[in-house]
Amino acid sequence: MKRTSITDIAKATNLSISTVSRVINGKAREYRIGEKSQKLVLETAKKLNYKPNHAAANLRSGKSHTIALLIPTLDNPFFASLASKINNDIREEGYTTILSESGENLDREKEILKNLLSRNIEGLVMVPCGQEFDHILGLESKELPIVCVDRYIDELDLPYVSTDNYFGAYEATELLINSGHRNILGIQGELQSIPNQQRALGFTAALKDANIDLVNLKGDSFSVQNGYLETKLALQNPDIPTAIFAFSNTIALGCLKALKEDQLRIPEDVSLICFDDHPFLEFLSTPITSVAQPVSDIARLSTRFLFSLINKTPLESQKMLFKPQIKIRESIKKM
Amino acid sequence: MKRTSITDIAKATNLSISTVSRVINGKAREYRIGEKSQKLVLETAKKLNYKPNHAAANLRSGKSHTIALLIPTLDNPFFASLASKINNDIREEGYTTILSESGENLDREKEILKNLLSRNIEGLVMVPCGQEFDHILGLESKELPIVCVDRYIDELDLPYVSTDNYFGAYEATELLINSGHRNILGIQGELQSIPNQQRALGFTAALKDANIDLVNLKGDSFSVQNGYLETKLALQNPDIPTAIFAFSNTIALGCLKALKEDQLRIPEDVSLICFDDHPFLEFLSTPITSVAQPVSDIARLSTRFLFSLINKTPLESQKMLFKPQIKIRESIKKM
DNA sequence: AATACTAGTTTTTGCGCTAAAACTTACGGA
DNA sequence: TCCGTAAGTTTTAGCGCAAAAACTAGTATT
Repeated sequence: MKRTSITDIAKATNLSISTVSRVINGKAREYRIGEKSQKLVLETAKKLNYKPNHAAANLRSGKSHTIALLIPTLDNPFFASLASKINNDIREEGYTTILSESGENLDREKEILKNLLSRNIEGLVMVPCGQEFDHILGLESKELPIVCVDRYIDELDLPYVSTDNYFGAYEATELLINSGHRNILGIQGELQSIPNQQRALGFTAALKDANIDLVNLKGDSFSVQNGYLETKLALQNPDIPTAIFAFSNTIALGCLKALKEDQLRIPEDVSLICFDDHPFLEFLSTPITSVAQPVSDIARLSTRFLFSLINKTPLESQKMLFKPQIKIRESIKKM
Repeated sequence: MKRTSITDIAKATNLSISTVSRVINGKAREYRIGEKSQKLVLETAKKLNYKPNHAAANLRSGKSHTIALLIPTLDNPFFASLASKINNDIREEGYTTILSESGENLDREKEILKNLLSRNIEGLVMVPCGQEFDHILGLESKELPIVCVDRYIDELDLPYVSTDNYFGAYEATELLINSGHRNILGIQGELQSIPNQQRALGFTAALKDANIDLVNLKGDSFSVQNGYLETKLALQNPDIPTAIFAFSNTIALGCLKALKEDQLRIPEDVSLICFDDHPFLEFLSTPITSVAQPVSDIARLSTRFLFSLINKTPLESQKMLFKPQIKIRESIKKM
């Protein structure tokens, strides 16, 4: 049984397909369709169980009403939370979300982007996974509204929304230093990502400003694995760090694991602070002090930027860095 | 500057659009397109920066290569993890994912489904948020491959993949009982959802089998709020439960909060067990014993079911309940 | 020499829809 | 009477593509 089209409705109602199309798209007013005709069309559509064919409308009008959301992975609670909020904003604006995860894999990101463009997406909210950008620029950039969230690409001058990662890392490190720590291990995430770089910069700047020469920065991924491994390694050194700054809560989870295995207590043996808050942090055996990103603000503003671009209303600004908030808990020992 | 179409390539190469279309879709072999023509088409496509128009192909062929994933919310880590894995499977099969969150709101679920159908999705993986199903059946059901994950709808006889929630809840409750608990508070989630109902059933069955008359089952949502509220209320009673069974880790988080506020210790004052494992549970002040669902297995099998339906290969079975695994930790006191 | 086959290609059609332009009727005013 | 205008509607065209059918040489087979 073939699906009913507006042509079928036109035939059934003895009206033209234009009229039917207009009524169904809520343009009846605009085109002064008579009350009777409107009612007739709507009733017939319901009776014939009409469902619009989005592909046809898209082909004809060039509008897909689709926005792509490209993030590294939903497995990271920060991104999951971000994705959830952004997805909701998108839905509320009447658009549909295509969700893609790059898995921190540039080739996959490229492949995904190629696919997305063939789907005529009208906007893109992305957390780029690298610093390469040919695949972004080369394609449509000037045509396609793009907003970067969390991470961005230096050379590209795209609108972006993120946390002031430098500030957050500086404050976090300072907190450790002010508590008397001198031997601090920083465990970082994806090296090419700007937030990581900014955190690394903030970390080293704080150390330098405190005249601490030892800059111990290790690691290369926002994964539990990475946190575990680097902590394990650090614990084998003769000179065990008195504090660890984990650049994400996933990394912190790895630290926790390693520390527990080696039966080191927080903060008695090792102090810990991490980037990204998480509801569970408060209830850990030692509640962990964290640098909380304002996820809701970030999500909200990024969609606002995006829809400004789409609707061609001027952007109030191009870039925004929110200040993070440090949640002081009990994982830092006063030396 | 107009986007190049296969017609442009046809003109530029002096070949017909059919030939071009075939080469671009990798059907050159099948249609015996000459080597020279193939190369020419591919080169010209690249030179003209050709990007396929998915909407046109979809309109003509009826294939959207799109699968919808409908879940309650990414804010629940169980669903986030599930979504991530399913999304990856979908991508690996060459399809694109539309992500929708119902927010446990039936009206929104209906609205979303309507939208999805107009987009000619070729498959649907859903965690339905209620027991209503007119909007599911009424629409295409027999045409559209649908797989239910985690939750399902009793009357609908759709393929589904989930955990044996009854078993998990029974075992969890039994564990509490065997540790000497008699006054157990169950805090449940969404009442209409089958997993919740099964957990409730398992909970009460275990109590009954142990000849415990007191069935104390409260709550109505898989939210932190709900866990917090019900625990708070329970603590006001003269007869405080000796153990709490939280039907999700989000609920457990609420319990944790309430317990901490009232300065009750786990497990000394109150024992706790919860459904759904989480990496952090192991590192809590008292590591929480949990009923772990095999998320990867569930995700994998659900996509396998889906693609069996799509590719019309026979399903090995319609329904599957995986056994959960209890992760024994330290949150249950021997009475 | 007629036939059959193979390789390589073209022609045609129309999917369902929307945008643009054009048309019709009725009515009120100059 | 003629015209302008508003209200309500139709006609036409074509977006880009893929499926179906058909066509053309050239080569092999009988």
